Amino acid sequence: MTVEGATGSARMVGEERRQQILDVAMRLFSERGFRGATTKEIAHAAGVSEAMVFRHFATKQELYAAILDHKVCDGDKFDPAEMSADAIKRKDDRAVFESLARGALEHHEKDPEFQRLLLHSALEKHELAQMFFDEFVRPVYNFLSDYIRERQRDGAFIEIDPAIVIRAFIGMVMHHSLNNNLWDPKRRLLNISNESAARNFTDLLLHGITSPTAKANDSRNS
Amino acid sequence: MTVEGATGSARMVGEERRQQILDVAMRLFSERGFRGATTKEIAHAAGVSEAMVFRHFATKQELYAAILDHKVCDGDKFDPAEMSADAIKRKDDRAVFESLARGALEHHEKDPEFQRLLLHSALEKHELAQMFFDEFVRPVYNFLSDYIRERQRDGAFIEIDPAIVIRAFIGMVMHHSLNNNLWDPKRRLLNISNESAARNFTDLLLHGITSPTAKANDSRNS
DNA sequence: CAGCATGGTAAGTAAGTGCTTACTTTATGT
DNA sequence: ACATAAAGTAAGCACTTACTTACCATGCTG
Repeated sequence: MTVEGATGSARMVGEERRQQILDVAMRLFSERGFRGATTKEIAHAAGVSEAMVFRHFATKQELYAAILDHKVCDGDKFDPAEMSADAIKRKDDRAVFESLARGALEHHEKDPEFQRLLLHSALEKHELAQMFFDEFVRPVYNFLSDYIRERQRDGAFIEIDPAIVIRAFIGMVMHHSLNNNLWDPKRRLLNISNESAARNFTDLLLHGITSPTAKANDSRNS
Repeated sequence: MTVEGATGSARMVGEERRQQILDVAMRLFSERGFRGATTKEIAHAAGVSEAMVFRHFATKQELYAAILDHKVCDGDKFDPAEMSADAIKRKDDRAVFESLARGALEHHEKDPEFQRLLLHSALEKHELAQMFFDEFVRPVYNFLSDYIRERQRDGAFIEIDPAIVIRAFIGMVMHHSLNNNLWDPKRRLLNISNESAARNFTDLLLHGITSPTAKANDSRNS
């Protein structure tokens, strides 16, 4: 009677089943998107009838929202500001950027559903994608922006719009995750550990790739 | 009798109507994805009955494939290798990377459908997303890889896996496009021209953000 | 043990979905 | 002028979709 890989078809108390449906739905939504994952599939994968899904969530939209909400608001969200707090106090540029990159890379590796879910919701123009952007991405820009400006006043960083630096750095990191999770999961183009990636991206940002000797002959900046 | 904004409801010769359906479908697929765009909508938006869609394309899949195929294979695809050919001969690093970035940014700005279409197809694990990756992204990696290795032999670039450099640079550019097209179309976090973005990303890659004076005190590399 | 709240289901419904069929209109070459 | 092929349509087919309804079953408590 038990359905394939369903973790439980035995009777559960409400909150338990609700969470299980949520977990299963999370997986399916991330794989197939909102329209692609049907309520029937979700129910079946959870080992219950479709009606149970609608007992716990009035509509499919509500289930979807509950998932995004859960992922965005709860979840072991790595808080960059907190994570690299002491690196910032020590003004250890390398540690600030590297810990940030490593945190993000590890988070996306451990939970690749998250990135897919987010992309799907952004493509579908779901409001919660915007919410994620406002409540999670913006703060990172603000907090990193402050740090960069401070280091510019210290004379440690060149004069450049901090937002550009942040866009570039987050670009390296997110694009790398996107490659690993979406385009090149076999890592055929580039196969390196998260540590190595974080270190190299940080190096690139802080030093660039032009060699010191060549740079001495280049009088373009400053 | 004419349907809303449909560009033509007058009778057309086959190839003409086929192309129009393709254009319309392209727009709808990029907006809603494969599952989200219905054949009825596509037909209606093209100002014809649904049956006409299926006269020109046997199945919805075939229509979808025709579009991706058209976008990936035909289309004014900017060929990076060709575009920056003389910059490479001159070994003008700045020009090589900057022209590449500008080309990509302008391409994505002029045709934002493309990026959405590609993302949708990648999320849906459509084979043509993989095809695009193999036939378009890989060559860029290969050709840039060669150039970087050459410049490393020249002593102009530091010793680093070229693939990492490319991943980082493409990351900056693609992530910036993604922000402009998907996450932050209002450009609230960063609002700069393509030229400025290309120049700054290239600067960052070649020079980094650490100031020259601070760099003199840093003995980590070389 | 009666009563009843709760976890659960089978079997619907109306509104789509991709796709087909049987048919009508229109241009065009001989 | 008129046969013919191609452009076009209305209406449906078989199936799926999100969502409902009406009904069981199981435990727990007075």
